[in-house]
Amino acid sequence: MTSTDPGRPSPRQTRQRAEIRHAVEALASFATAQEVHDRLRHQGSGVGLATVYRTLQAMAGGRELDSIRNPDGQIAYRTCSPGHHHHLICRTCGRTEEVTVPQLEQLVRGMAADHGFASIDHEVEFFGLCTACSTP
Amino acid sequence: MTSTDPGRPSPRQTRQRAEIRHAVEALASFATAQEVHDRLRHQGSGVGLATVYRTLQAMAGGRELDSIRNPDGQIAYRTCSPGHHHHLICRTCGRTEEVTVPQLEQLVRGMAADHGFASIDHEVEFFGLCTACSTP
DNA sequence: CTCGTAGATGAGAATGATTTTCATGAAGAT
DNA sequence: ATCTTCATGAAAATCATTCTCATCTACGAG
Repeated sequence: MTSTDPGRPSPRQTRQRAEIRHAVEALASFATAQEVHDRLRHQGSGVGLATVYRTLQAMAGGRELDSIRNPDGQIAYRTCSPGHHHHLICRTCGRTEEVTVPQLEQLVRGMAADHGFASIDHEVEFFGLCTACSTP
Repeated sequence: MTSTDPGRPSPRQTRQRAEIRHAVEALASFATAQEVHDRLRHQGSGVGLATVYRTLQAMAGGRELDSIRNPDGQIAYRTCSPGHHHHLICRTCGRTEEVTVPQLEQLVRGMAADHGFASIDHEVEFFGLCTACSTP
């Protein structure tokens, strides 16, 4: 053990990690580990599925990615800007937009306090229809 | 085909359906199909797991129950009052409270409109710590 | 530059929740 | 009482995700 900082697991730089990072950054919307894996395979990469799962999970843990659960219960990832925000996701085309709703945060805190709840964790994602998909 | 109303699948009244309904109604908080099944088994019921899954799903579809996805990704059910509302769930003891936040609805509609989104579906659940669990 | 080692990878097995299959049982109408 | 149809249960099938473990490799020490 040469590291002096016990809090950092030291992420090692590998080819597959770079490939995965690239693939996710190229995505316009949230994608599951399976989808990222498929994309990489089609591009000729031989990255293993387990590695994709591990890497995405690690990146989400390190806050490099945001992870949400889609309506089917699967975990989907996406690069996103830092700071607290939520997402508007089109349930038809998958288009995603980041939204910041300061009032929402206040509202949630107040409501929680009224009911004696603390440390509220709200991973709020909104699924709906974007303009393009709602106007036939 | 004797039915004149094609929109109703006609739910048949059975012993196991009644048992399941009872079990869910007795719950203080959200419970997964597995948990409901365990509870029934301990009570001496011989209801099958598949039946519990099917029945809970059907009841949720018929709006007799609310279903959410817990942080582990499993589907949990609970009886609840009619009308639109959200839940405050203690991540330690599982205690659940229904909350109505009219301002939230307005906020969401407004935010969605600003971004050109419609038909926003927000199944917002808040996980936090209730009073009992946050004060040691 | 060469080693050594801890961490990373990949193939496939394992897990675990949920769904499906299919033969049998029982509601509810006639 | 009978018949048709939906419901049930046990077990198999799915499917996403995680784990195992043998092998590989990034990268710091020498």
